[in-house]
Amino acid sequence: MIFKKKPIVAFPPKDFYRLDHKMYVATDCIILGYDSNNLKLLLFQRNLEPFKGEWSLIGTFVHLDESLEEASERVLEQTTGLTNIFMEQTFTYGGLKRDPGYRCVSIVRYALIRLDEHDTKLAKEYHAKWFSLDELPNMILDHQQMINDALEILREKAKKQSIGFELLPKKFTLPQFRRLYESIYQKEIDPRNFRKKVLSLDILTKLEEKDKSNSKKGAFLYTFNALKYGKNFASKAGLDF
Amino acid sequence: MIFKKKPIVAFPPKDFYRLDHKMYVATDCIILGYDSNNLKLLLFQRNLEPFKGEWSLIGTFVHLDESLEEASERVLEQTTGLTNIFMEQTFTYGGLKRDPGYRCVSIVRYALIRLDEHDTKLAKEYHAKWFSLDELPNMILDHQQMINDALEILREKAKKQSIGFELLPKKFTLPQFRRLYESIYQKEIDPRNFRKKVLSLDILTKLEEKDKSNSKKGAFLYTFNALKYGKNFASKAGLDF
DNA sequence: GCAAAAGTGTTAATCTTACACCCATGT
DNA sequence: ACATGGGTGTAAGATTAACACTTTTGC
Repeated sequence: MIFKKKPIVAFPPKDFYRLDHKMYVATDCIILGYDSNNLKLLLFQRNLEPFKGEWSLIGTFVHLDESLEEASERVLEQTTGLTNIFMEQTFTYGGLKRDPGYRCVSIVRYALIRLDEHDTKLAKEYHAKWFSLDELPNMILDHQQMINDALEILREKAKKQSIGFELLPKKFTLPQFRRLYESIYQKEIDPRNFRKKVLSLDILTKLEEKDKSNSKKGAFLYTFNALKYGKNFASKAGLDF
Repeated sequence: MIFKKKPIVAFPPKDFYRLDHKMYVATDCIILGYDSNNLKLLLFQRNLEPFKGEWSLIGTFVHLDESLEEASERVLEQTTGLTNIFMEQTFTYGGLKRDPGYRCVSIVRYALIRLDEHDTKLAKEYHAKWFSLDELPNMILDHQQMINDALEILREKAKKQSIGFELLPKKFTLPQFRRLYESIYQKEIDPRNFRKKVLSLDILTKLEEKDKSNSKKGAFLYTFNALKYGKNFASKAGLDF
């Protein structure tokens, strides 16, 4: 066993390329979407042992001929039909007993998708269901932990990066945008302060149209200005509330 | 190949536990210490092929009977003699071609150590050398990228968490503390503003002693107050400059 | 006595927070 | 006409940024 009892001066040690160190490498995918003023998560009900019938993130083994990114993008496309989606790595989970019976390391990435664009037929085929974050079912293994960690990273990201671009539909209202942030931070945000801060970032284009699905008066629709977006973020204060 | 051509409705797919997906899992260790007003990194010169003579982070394969954390702590102890050190995972690198000839995924963790406490004999045995961040040599594979990513995460952490506790000697001066932050952020920090902010966190104990190694007048030594430290961080503003 | 680093306070600017009323519309 | 959510402005408080001089001491 290398390095185990006393220092081995050789670097790398002689048994560096031992075959019996190989293990399973998986990737699990945290698919987040925003709908009805709630941040939602796509979970899958397993229809095979082990853990048949229980809820789980969807994952896959990483193939020898694909990168980690390709593996998780493959999962995302197979379950939502979407490609070219923002995804970001969170952590890698490799506890000795995280999976019973065999040793498996899992790299987690989360994806932010526009719910109105994904293929709902695929979700059905996979026995998948969207859950609000506050009513998640029990999940197998360490999947709840993976989700908690990812949400923490997402909250940090949301402070600096807007997030709305990835999660909101192309056209959206400011109240909608605000409720997205409320559901990410799990707290109320003053509407006036939110407006002020978002508009001061100068990343939105106001449209003529109104969306009246949420009120009689209707709220003006906006789009992200792709040019200003990105440019105007590094410098400014961000969206911390 | 699973999920490759068209969706497979079964979840998990039938070939979920195929053996030929196994691969090498390694961990690479970014060992950071602070000395002479510089943040430094411990690198190793390989004395075996491949890449003999080139500089590299130190890593190891993760054994089947140890967790990811245990593996990187094993490396850290073997090369510095230190245990119970702060370490944090950054990212996992799993590109198809990151290592020539065989497929290997590597989980990176960084460690913050007190340079005055580590075992320098071990470092010599391992052909290791401390480098200032601004004079790093060329490194093998994607190790430079790993370091860049880790430093970015470290900077974020430093804004909220002080970092000094892990990197400074038990007794230290405020100018020393400030220069640590200057070397992390790679910019000058106003001494008056730094003092004000650090002292307002109320995590330090001022000692009677002075350290005169850096000036004739001498600077008062401080220690971290372990009780207040930790408690006083969540609430307050942190150390962003 | 002088060079070199340590120590100390104030002010202006910016950002954050809290807060209350009118508007437009569908029913 | 009224209920509902959309839209707007201001003032107090907190935080950050900029800035210059005195102190101590080894040489």
